[in-house]
Amino acid sequence: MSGVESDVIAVNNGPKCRHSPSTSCGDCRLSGICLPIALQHDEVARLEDIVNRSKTIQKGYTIYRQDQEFSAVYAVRVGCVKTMRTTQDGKEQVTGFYFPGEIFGMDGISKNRHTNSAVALESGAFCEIPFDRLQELSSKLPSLQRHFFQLMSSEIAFDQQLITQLSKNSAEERMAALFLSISSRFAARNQSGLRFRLPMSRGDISNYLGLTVETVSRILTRMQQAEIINIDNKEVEILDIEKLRMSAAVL
Amino acid sequence: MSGVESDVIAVNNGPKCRHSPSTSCGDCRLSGICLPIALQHDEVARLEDIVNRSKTIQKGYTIYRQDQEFSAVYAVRVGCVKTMRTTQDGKEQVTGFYFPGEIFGMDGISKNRHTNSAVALESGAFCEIPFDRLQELSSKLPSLQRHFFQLMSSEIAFDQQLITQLSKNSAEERMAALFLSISSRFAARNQSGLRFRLPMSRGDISNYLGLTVETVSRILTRMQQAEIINIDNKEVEILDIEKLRMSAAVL
DNA sequence: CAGTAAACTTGATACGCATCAATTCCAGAG
DNA sequence: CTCTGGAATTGATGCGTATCAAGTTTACTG
Repeated sequence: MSGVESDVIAVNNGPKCRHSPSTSCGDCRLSGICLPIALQHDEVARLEDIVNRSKTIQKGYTIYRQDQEFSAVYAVRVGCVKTMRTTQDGKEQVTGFYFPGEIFGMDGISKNRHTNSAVALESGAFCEIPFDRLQELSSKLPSLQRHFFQLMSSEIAFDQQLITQLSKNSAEERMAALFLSISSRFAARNQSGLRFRLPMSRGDISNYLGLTVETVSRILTRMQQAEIINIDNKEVEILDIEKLRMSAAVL
Repeated sequence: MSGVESDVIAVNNGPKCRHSPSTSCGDCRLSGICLPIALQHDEVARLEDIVNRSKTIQKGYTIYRQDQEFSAVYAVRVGCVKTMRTTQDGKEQVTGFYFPGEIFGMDGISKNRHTNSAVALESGAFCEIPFDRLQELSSKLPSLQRHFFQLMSSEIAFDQQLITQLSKNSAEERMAALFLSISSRFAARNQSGLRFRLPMSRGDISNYLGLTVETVSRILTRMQQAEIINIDNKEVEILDIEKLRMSAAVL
């Protein structure tokens, strides 16, 4: 409960505190991650009009479900979200982890139906951005249109990096790369990139990395023995980020 | 040379036949795949204005290179294109195969720099769509904007399917799934989905599927012995598509 | 604060695919 | 048509990670 995660503020206990944690998009401390574009004041105001800010959610709850009709994309405000898909033969694949300021749910646009489910890994809050209204507004604000093209493109690039890892890297390399990714994302929000709490379980990590929980567990102990990290349950400290970079060996 | 691939028409021998294979977007027999949207006649005309149609290319040549500045997205007209990325430590990953009517190059939008290289697997032709002009036009034609959002979203969904396969499926399941994907894409162009020529090498296939050439080769012989397919070098005949579907076991 | 189920760790064993090595096949060049 | 180098196949062996099986710790729940 100490330090890092103290900004998990709201749980889903009805409308009474629904507006308290919500600032405007313009004031939001995450806007540098979520909206790193030059919009005029009145343009931000028009965006704010359509964004449903700070809906709260409890740990383990689902934001949308695979095959459900697509109507909006989402931004994490507080907490962490995982996306996952189930294949016809019942296998589950975790396809992504999303941290505050990051956008998720864009997979659903093509078929107008979500191809993933999204689940909160921690109690937290998120923004909902109705997609039809976002499209209208994008037509009028070229920089917003460009921003969403870029967002989707970086999702593609990110997925292709994961593909490369699953295809070419060892278990240890994948784990190291995930730590580096999480670390830099904490750092981007002005939090410590060297000491943080993992919001996801070993099962989620192993699933995401195409491994088993046992393998992940073994690798974590090995990394600890090699004095690359210190890990106590979900509390991670990166002791030697250079060694970690060596272990990752990726683009 | 018989049958299936007879529509490889043009090679890169200068400007003299540069316009012969190019029809307008409105008349293009691939428009059902490339542009499955309702545009008015005058809207199609405006799109045609910006599309650089039917540039020709020879087998093995590069359309764009990783890290090169991004300026356009592309559509395959004739032939087949692979995209691939090289990691910092020199590993290569084939990230996609693109068939006539399919769009590639959208990974470059986010950083304004390509994260992949694109190489022609066969001599063929492609269209170039300058992205800045596409953005302008998208602002004016909402259905075109929506179309590109959808295209990028389906690229995301497709990549996530590959992630799932690399992470959860056996070598044989991955190979079967690739055959089914290629088969359905041939069928979408009114070509035989049961008998076709693979445009890519075993090396490309194995790299894409996260396997070695030896493993791919062994699996192909096994599938042949099981009378699921007939394969003679690159010529493939699917004998039992139901068994193939059983082998694939995916979404 | 106890009771319990889930999450995590650790160890022993098994297996799928990689690796190494040797042919064979095929396409392109002359 | 023959020559030649790359592509593909086939076989023998080894390694990395999965699987199976306990045990331990953590975190809910009442």
